[in-house]
Amino acid sequence: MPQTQILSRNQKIVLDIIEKAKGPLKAYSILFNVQKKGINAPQQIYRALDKLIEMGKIHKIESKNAFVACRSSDCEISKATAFSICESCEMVDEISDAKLSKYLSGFNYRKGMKFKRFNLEFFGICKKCKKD
Amino acid sequence: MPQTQILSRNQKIVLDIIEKAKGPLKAYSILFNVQKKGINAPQQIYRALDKLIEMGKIHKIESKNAFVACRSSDCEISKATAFSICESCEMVDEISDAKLSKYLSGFNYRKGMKFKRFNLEFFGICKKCKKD
DNA sequence: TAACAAACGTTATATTATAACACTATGATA
DNA sequence: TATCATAGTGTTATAATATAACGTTTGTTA
Ligand SMILES: [Zn+2]
Ligand SMILES: [Zn+2]
Ligand SMILES: [Zn+2]
Ligand SMILES: [Zn+2]
Repeated sequence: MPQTQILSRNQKIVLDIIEKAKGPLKAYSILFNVQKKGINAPQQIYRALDKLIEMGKIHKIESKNAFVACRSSDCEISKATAFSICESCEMVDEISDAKLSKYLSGFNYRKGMKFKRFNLEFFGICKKCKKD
Repeated sequence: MPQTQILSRNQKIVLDIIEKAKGPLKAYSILFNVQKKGINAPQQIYRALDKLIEMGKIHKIESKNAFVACRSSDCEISKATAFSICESCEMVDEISDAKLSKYLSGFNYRKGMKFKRFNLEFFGICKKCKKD
C-alpha cells in the first residue's frame, strides 16, 4: 500500500480545481471549468471523483451533491467524516475533532450492526452570515 | 402549533406508501406506485415529500436519495437524525439513542458556528447480510 | 363574501449520474 | 518477445433525480 498515491492526469486536474476552490464544487461546475484542458464529458469527471474519494483526497457532501478537498489528516480514507455546513452561504468546513471521531467510531447501536464508516453533517448559520 | 398535523390528500398517499415500505423508497419509485391513484408528475411527489420532511413524518437518506418514515418519537422535527445503513442490502434503520442525540446536539466546534441541525449516517454490513 | 394561503395539476426543463464500447498505456509474467 | 491483466482515457447516449413556472382549486379566516 503506497504512502503517496500517484494520480493520473485527469485525477490531478480535478483534484487541483477542488483544492483551489473556496467552497464545495459540483461535478458539472468542475466539468465546465476544465473544458479548456480537454475534458469534455461528465464521465471523465465522475471517474476522477470516484477515485479521489477512494483515496481520501476529497469528500462528497451528500446533502449538497458537491465535493470538497480533504483538509484533515486524521480522517483515514474517508471512514469517518464530519462537516459543518452553513445553510445561508453554503460554506463547508471539515470538522477535525479527535473526541468526536473517537466517540462515533466506537459507537455501537445495541440492536444493530458493526459500523465501518460514518458521515456526519451539521447545519447552521456561520458567523459571517450572522453579522448581516 | 398543532399536535396532530392534518395531511392533504397527496401527502397522505405518499406517506402511506413510505410507511408501508420495508426499506427506503426513491421519489420516482413512489411515483410509479401511485399513478393508479391519479398522481402523474414528479412535482406532486416532491411537493408532498418536502412537506412530510418539514413535519418530521419522513426523513431523506442523503447518501441514497431515498426516503424513510420516521420511526422515532424523540427526533423532534428532523433536527437530529441518525441512521444505520447496510451497504449490502440497502436496509436503513433510524437510530434512536438519547445519549448520541444529546452528545451531538450539544457538540460545539471551537472554530465554528452554533449548529441547528445534524444528520448522521453510519454504514456497515447488517447481521442478516453477514450470515450469507 | 372577499381575501389569502396552501395544495393541486400540468408541461417543460434543469441537474446529477451511469451505461456501454472502443482505445491506449503500463507493467507483470510466462 | 508475446500475452495478459489492470488502470486510465475519450466518446456517445441515456438514466435518474429534481425544480421552474403557470394557472386552477380548495380550505381558512376576516
Ligand atoms: Zn477529510
Ligand atoms: Zn454562511
Ligand atoms: Zn425520525
Ligand atoms: Zn444487509
